[in-house]
Amino acid sequence: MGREIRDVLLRRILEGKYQPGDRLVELQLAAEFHTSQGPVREALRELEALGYVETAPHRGTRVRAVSPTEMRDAYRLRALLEREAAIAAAQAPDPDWEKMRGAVAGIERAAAAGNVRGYVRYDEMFHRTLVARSRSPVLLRHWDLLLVPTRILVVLRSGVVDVATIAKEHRPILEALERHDAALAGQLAYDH
Amino acid sequence: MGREIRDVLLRRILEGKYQPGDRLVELQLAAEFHTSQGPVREALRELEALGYVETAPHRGTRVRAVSPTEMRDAYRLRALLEREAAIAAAQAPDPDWEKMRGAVAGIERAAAAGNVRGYVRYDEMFHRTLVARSRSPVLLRHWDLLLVPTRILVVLRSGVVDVATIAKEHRPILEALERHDAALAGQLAYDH
DNA sequence: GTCCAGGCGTTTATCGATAATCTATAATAC
DNA sequence: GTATTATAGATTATCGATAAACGCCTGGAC
Repeated sequence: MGREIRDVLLRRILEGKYQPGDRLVELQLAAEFHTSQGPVREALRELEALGYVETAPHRGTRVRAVSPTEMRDAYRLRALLEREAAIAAAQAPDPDWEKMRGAVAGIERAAAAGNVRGYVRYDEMFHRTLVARSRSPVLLRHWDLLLVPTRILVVLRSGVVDVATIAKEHRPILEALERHDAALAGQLAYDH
Repeated sequence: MGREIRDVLLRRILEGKYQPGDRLVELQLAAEFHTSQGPVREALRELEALGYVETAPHRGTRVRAVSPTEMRDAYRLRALLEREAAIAAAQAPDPDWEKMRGAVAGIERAAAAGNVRGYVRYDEMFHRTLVARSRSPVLLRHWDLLLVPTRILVVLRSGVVDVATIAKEHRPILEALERHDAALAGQLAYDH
């Protein structure tokens, strides 16, 4: 049950249903999930360790606010990680690009249709799969942690940045990977 | 209390008092800390989210084992982070290198005396302060997370790698930082 | 009108007990 | 003799209740 609560709360935070600063009251959530305080507390502690919420002793838990500076730093680090992952993935002996091909197709389809929500989903799939193909659980773990501050911005800025433009950048990355061109793949992933 | 339990357990893991694979039984720990199961569970959940232990439902919690591959990946990522941090730190407008000077002095003193334990302490201070001087909480957070798999190796290999040799590499990094030579500082930090 | 003390409701932190589940051992069937 | 099924012990997961801490609000002093 505790795992389930954590996942539901996480989804709500990522979807923006809980806004930064919103309080998460333990007994309220316990009532909602038809459970007791304990499992809710554990879920909140996990979210805290993952950086999604902040807890002050005796003062409760709130959704963490992410500053623009932190957002920028997170994006920079993410670019670093993906460059590293792309280089490693391009050198993999038995590559499997099927899933990434599907993601690229989904990205281009969603971008053409102006479907922002779909685009975000496939974009995340593309990038996470790229990192996973590096075969480094360490990289993947840190990439997952970064999703925290970056994802929100994607949603907020969806009108500012042109989706059609960045959508086109994905296929070249995949093609470089398929050609085992580590240097180019890393470069493209970083610039993207 | 929960916070205290977590810190004690963490220290024991880092010091090797709990070895990888060791079980952490909730009621045993509760008895030891003169508390109930709840706080112990919360502490364990936090450690799990931080990557120090693994929990399987109804099967308990164990100290996580870190594979050599993971260790290598972690070191690689750490080098990346420190290069990035060094570049950012070298460009800081109001630098404060006092603490790092102290760390370098401590490193050289400990290395000369063959004091491995002291060396590890000052080395950690040097590197963590370097990352902190980047003024990026994101970098610092991820660096802190990496300490998990890297620290153990330092202890294990203390006889393999020559302490005196790597001890000498710290001062040039600091000097490059003080000269605001971002490129060199980043390069040195990465190679180190 | 402003400031401080104390009471009150809300929420967190912890407790002790119970239910559910797993592991290892023992018993039974074939 | 091996495999399958009970049983027992240990441990986790959850519950409901209580204690402790916090923040707000009221009332009185000045």
